[in-house]
Amino acid sequence: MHSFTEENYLKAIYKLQETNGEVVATSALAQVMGVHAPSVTDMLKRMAGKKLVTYQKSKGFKLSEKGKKVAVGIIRNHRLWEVFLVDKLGFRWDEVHDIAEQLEHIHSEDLVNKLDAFLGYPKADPHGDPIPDANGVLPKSKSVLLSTLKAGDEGTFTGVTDHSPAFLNHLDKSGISLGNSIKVKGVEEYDQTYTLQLKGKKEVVVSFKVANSLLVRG
Amino acid sequence: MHSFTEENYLKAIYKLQETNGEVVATSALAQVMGVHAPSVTDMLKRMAGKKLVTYQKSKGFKLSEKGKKVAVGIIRNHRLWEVFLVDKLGFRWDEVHDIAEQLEHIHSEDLVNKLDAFLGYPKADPHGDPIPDANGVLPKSKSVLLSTLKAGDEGTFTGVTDHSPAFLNHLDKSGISLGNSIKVKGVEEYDQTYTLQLKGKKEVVVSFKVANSLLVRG
DNA sequence: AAGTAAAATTAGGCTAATCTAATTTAATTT
DNA sequence: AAATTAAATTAGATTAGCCTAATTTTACTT
Ligand SMILES: [Mn+2]
Ligand SMILES: [Mn+2]
Ligand SMILES: [Mn+2]
Ligand SMILES: [Mn+2]
Repeated sequence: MHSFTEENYLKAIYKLQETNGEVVATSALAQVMGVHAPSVTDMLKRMAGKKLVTYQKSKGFKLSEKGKKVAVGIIRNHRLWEVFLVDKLGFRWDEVHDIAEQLEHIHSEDLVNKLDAFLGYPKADPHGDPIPDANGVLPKSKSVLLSTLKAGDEGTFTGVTDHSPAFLNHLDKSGISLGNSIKVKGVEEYDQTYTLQLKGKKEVVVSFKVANSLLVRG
Repeated sequence: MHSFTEENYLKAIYKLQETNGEVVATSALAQVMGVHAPSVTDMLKRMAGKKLVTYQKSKGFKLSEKGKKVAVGIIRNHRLWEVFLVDKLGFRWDEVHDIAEQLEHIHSEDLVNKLDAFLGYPKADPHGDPIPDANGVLPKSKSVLLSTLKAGDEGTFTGVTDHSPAFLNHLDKSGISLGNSIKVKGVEEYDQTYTLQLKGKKEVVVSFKVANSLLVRG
C-alpha cells in the first residue's frame, strides 16, 4: 500500500495542519521530519502524483481527503498500540512511543479492529490523546492548558502536550497522573509558578513550563 | 539495525539450511525470496560485508553465527506474534502468517520479552512450530511425518509442514486439530490413503498428500 | 520601488534493492 | 576430454528517498 516514509509524512502533515493551520510550509515539514528542504519538495511531488496532498509550487500544500484518511488511520494504530503496550504488557507511559512508531505501520484493518475490541474500545491513549474510531472519527477535545487557569479554578488532568520521556517522568516524580482532580490554589505573580491541590493528596508546586504542557478539563 | 529485506533474507537462508543442508545455492534463495538470481548475488555481497553470511564466489554461502542469531530472533518474534493473534485477538490459525510477517520486524528486545511473558511463555506457535527462548535456544523436534507411520501406530498431532491457508482450512474441515490423539487404523496399499481414529471422535480418512504434511509425536 | 533576507525549488549525485541481458564458471553428458 | 547445459556473476539501468550547492521565488525592509 503506502510506504512507511509516506505514512510518516502524512502523519506529520496532519499534525502540522492541526496546530499551525490548513496550509503547511516546506521548511516546517522538513524540520519535523528531520530531513532537508529539497527532500520534502521531492517527496511532495511524488505524493501529489498519488493524490495524497494538494501541492502548488512555492505556495505550500495540504492533505487531500485521501491523505487525511490515511493519516488518521496511522494515528489510530499508534494510539491503540500504545494502550496495548501499557495496559497489557506493563510498559510505562514514557516508554511506549518509539515502539508504537513502528507498530503503527502494520497494515491490517482486521488487526487494528480486533486489537481495538481486545482493549475494550478505549477512547484515549496513555497520554490522554483521543483515539479515532474505525470510521476515522476523532472526538474534539474540550481540554485547555493548565496555564490558562487562575487561582480557584478546578479541573481534571486529561492529557499532555509534551510527550517526551523527560517530561512524563517528571510528572511521575511529582505524583501527577492522568485522571487526577486538580485545584489551582495559587499562581505566583513573578514567575507564574502554580500551586496545585491534588484530590486527596498533598499540595504540588509546578513551574509554568509544566503548567503549559498539561491539559485539563473543567 | 538491519533492514526488513536483510532480515527476510536471513530468515530464508536459515530455513533453507535447516531443510536442505549447510550450504545454500543462489538459485534456491532467489526462488524462495521471489527475486531473480542477480539480486541475490548482489544482496549477499552486501551481507557478507556486514559479516552476516560467509560467501565464496560461485561456491554457495551460509549464515555466520551473527546471522544465525538475527534469524532466530526474527523467528522468535514471528511465532510469538502468531500466538498473540490467535490466543488473544481471536484470529484463526490460517489467518495469522501474513500479519506476523510484518510484526516480526518490530525492533525491541523489551517488547518481545514482555509479549512472551504476557502469553505465558508458550513453547509452540499455533501451527506447532517451536518458539526459540530469549537466548535463541530452539528445542529439537521429536515429531515425524504421519506418512511414516504404519497401521496400528499411535501418536499426537503436533504440527504441520504445509502452512498454507488452503491446507489449514482443509484440516479444520476434517476435524483434525493440534494436540489430537491419532491412531492409524489402516493404510490403503494402492494410494497410501490413511484411515485415522481421532480420540473420542469419528474416523477420518486422509490422502497421502495430507498425511505427508502432518507431524505427529509417538 | 528597490534591495535584502528567507524560503523554496532545481540540478546533479548517492545508496539499497531490484531488474534484464550478456558473460563466465561449474556440472553433466556424450 | 570435449561439448553441452545449468548456475552464477558482471554490466548497466531503474526507483525511492535522501543529500549539497546553486538558483529562483516570495516576503520583508528601507
Ligand atoms: Mn506516541
Ligand atoms: Mn500517545
Ligand atoms: Mn507463520
Ligand atoms: Mn507458524
